[in-house]
Amino acid sequence: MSGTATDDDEILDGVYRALCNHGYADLTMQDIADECEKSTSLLHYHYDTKDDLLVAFLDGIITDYEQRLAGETERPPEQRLVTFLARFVFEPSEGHRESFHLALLEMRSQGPFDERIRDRLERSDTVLRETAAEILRDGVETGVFDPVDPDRTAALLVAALDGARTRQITLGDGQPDGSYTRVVVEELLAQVVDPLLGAGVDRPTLDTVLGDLERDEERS
Amino acid sequence: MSGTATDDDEILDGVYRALCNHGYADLTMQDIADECEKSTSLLHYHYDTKDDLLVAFLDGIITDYEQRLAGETERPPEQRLVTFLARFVFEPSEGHRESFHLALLEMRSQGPFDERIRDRLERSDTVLRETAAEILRDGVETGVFDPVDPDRTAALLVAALDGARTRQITLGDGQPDGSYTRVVVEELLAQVVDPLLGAGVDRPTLDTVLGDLERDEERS
Amino acid sequence: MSGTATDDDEILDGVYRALCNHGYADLTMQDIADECEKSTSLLHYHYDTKDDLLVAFLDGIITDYEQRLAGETERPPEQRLVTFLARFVFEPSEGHRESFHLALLEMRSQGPFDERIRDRLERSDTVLRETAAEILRDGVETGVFDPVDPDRTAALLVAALDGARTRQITLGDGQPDGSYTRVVVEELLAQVVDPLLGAGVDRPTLDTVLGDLERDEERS
Amino acid sequence: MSGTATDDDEILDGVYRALCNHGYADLTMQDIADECEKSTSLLHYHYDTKDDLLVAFLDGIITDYEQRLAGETERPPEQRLVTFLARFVFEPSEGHRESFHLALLEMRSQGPFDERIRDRLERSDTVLRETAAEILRDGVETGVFDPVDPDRTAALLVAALDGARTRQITLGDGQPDGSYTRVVVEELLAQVVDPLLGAGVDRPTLDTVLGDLERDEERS
DNA sequence: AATGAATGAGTTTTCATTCAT
DNA sequence: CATGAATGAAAACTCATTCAT
Repeated sequence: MSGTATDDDEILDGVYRALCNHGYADLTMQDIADECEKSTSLLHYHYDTKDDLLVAFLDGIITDYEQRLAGETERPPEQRLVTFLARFVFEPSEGHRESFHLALLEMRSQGPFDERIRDRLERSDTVLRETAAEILRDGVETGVFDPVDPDRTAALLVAALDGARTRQITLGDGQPDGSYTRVVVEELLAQVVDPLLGAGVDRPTLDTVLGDLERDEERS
Repeated sequence: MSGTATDDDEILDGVYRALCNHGYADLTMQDIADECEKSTSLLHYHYDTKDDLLVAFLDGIITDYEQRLAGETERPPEQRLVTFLARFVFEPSEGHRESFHLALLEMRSQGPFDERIRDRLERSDTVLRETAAEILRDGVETGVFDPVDPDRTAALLVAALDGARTRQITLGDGQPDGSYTRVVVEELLAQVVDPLLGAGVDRPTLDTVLGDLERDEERS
Repeated sequence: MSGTATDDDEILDGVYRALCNHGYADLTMQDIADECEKSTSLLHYHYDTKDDLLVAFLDGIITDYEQRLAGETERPPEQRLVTFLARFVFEPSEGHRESFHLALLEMRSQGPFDERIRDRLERSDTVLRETAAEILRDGVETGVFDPVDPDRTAALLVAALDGARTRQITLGDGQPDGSYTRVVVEELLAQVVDPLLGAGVDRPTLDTVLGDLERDEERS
Repeated sequence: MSGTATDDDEILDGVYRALCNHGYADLTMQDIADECEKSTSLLHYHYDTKDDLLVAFLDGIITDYEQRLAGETERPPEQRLVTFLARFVFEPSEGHRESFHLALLEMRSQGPFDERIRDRLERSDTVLRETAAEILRDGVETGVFDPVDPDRTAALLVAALDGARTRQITLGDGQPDGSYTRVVVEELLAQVVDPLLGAGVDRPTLDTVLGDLERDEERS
């Protein structure tokens, strides 16, 4: 089912760009073929059906995402938590990243009608939510955070982050001071995270962490 | 372009049901026609294009929504705020309402590609966010709430509500203790709203308000 | 099948205008209804089918035409012949008359596929050709014209007139000196009619006759 | 947009036959597909829209026609003129050719409503008229023809030929002695061309030329 | 490995016509 | 008389998919 790694990658890149430019509902195999400058026949040679291709695309981006979340277990909880939140901040000007989230959102709305898509989305969600809960649990256990229900607080955080992203994507930037995602993350830090910090615990500022993330990205 | 109110309503009801059963991406005029037991020709007789019909549908539900939000300005802010939050709570079992929100979500993801849809969504969003900000501003002015930036807190609340709804819709009910929306609203009340309340101010419980809302709905 | 004379007339006028504005191939009942500001239902009330309506329209204009051709039998053949030719001259600027001939042409091209239309067109053609032949026969018998075969010469005249009209309608006015119809009629007079005139016979000039026709039209 | 010459040709042949059998006004993509035994999808694969296909068809036949008109410049003017006229003669029995001219006539009546069709028709007309004028000009210069205005006489000839063809097509064969086109061409030769011939110039007879044309056609 | 040709099933849309009022 | 509502049949066009090469 999969040919040269390069070929597949070019095709999945095509899916990405096509999704950004046309949206899920209007996405055709031809759109994808155009974006990667191949023929639709070739797409079918690599992936039996359109659905297969879309699922493979989802798998790809989700795996990417999981890999980025992992491997940070050594740092202190309060730092990991801020990083977790900071990852969701993006500027409306970053048309690139915005489109990507939009593509994901569209696939999400398709989940209920496509079992295989739904499976991937659920896995992705589980990872996300458990990562947050895990950080909180860690913090509570080590006394960095006041005792809270990690699952419920994780639910709140993830919901707010997700909602902020969705709104910023679908509604554009109507915010006066900064992007929607930034405002929400700042408020989450001030109104939810800070009251949680144990006595004498200091968390890194959002800007510090954002700077770190940016530097990491540039290196890869 | 619009005939009897009743006629149009039957058609828009058909759109509603068709959206719930098929989703936006796969919605055909035939699906809608089937749901309202009319011919596709008739749909085109009343609405020139599919897009026209969908836009009319959006207009309808948004107007409905706005009317429901209005007319509550007399009650005290803390009560209005809880009601505002409570409106977003629903159980996964309510397949009906869930499907509807899903359909809306799909239309939202279509926004960036359809100007007319985008316009409606933006108007709807503005109303929602300003309603929340308005309640908060009221409360701050009357001393019911501690001084906060109403716009930023409204952004947080709306994002969390929206995200909770989206996740509950797209991911099904994986929650151990109650629906995702309920968990998030409860946490918002506990972690965001309660710290906001001025000394001596009591807010109604979520269950009380949910009961009230249910009673209201049954009456109409 | 026919209501008030006035109603029918308004409808047939609508057919005329619709035909001019949309062409036969794209003509819809709605186009006609729009032009006469009535409903399509009313059209069907007066004429059972679209075809019926079109046939009635053809009948109307053909009858008009025949009436104009008749009643000139008393004048001398050479005068009648020039008048016959002159009737075909029109300026490209007369958008009105041009459209009308176009409408007729379109119905003509539909003849082979519609028996009832074909019948009308054939009757109209017979009248036209026999009128020309009759004039020529008259002239030959009275010695005004040299002996020619009236039928064959009539065929030539009618073909040239018809062709000129068609070309002027469908191709617009690319002619350097005057309209296409005028050029052809002038050449017919010079190259076909004049060599036919018996010794000492004078025919009226084209301009004289055109002036007469114009005056006649204004009176009605 | 164009594949193998053969493929496209089969489709354009289908257009030809479909036009003959159904006429322009009632022509559907399905009709064309049936005639060339392909699917409508394939037609759309090769030509984006019905209009594109029709325009390509027009382009094809006009180019054919132009090529046939060219390459005869070496022969003497009186012979070329008779050939020019003879090309318009056809028998009503040739249902085939008749239908084709009918189809063309229908497209002509569509010209005023379709810019791209109009463009092609105008080009075709220009070629035709200038070919006739060119022959006449040649003959006048070399003394084969008496001095006449080549443009005006060309207009007369073309109009008569066109009209004859149109009438024969749309009205069927009501002629007693031979086809309408033959009668008109014969009369044009006798009444217009012969008086034009310089002293001592002989022109070929119509039958001779018709025989030649027929032989040419069989060879290809 | 890659493509152009080909298609069937389906989609939106059009339109003459009918019918209840 | 006159109309708006309603529809069935058919139109152009789309698109995922297949297949020969």
